[in-house]
Amino acid sequence: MVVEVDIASLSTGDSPRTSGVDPEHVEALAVAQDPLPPITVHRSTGRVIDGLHRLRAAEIRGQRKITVQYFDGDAADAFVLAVESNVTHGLPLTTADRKHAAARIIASHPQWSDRVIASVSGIAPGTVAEIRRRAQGGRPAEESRIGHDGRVRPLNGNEGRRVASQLISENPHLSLRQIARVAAISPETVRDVRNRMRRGEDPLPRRGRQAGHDEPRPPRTAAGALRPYPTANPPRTVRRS
DNA sequence: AACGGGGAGGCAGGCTGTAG
DNA sequence: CTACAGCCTGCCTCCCCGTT
Repeated sequence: MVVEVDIASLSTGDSPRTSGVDPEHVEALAVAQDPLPPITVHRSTGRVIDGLHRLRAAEIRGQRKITVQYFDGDAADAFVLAVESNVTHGLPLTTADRKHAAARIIASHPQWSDRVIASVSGIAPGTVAEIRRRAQGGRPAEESRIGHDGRVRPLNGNEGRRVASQLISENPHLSLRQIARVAAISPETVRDVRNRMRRGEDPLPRRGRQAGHDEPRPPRTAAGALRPYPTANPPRTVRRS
């Protein structure tokens, strides 16, 4: 719902745009004849989330009121909305602003996946991962992340795999789902554990076994494909359609 | 330096077949 | 019809390479 409010009642702090407003952009908006689209304001604080340039343009035009769309939510979510709005339209944020914003979102929403934060802040997922690594400074990460689909995915399922492999050894006739429930992992993960055991492999994946202290990956061929490992460890069939 | 693209491997939850 | 089983789908992180 759009309402008209007094410009004097609004505050403008905590913008993701660290360099402030662009005077040329404000001027361009001010001289345009079109009515300014509504700005977005955090209801509980009166802080402008999206529309600083429009607000300044309205002031130059001599307006005392401006049309506003209110946002209900906490300050952290308001900042996320501010970043998202400034990335998707209007005057784009600088790369530095985007990275700064991503760091703040990592701090306020640590459970969000790199891709979710990347899509909000307008930088690459790899850059988000790098910012997260630096921010954590060696501290252990949270145990799981929430993705675009809203699903929670663990970062390290080793403990569940260990439990599953033990159960499979002791009770080979248990179903995947029975084991999955006890080990608190998905049936698909249990199946992978079982398949690895049937092939005589370690039930823990290579990445998980090393827990971040990776042995070097095999070098890629000129075509970009991974060379197979010298020992029998065939790549898992990736189902894609 | 930053990013896009692509491959590999891993995961949760939905889907579908089947037995009782 | 219901419960259970395994398979499928789509998303994840990590990594590397080429491009901008």
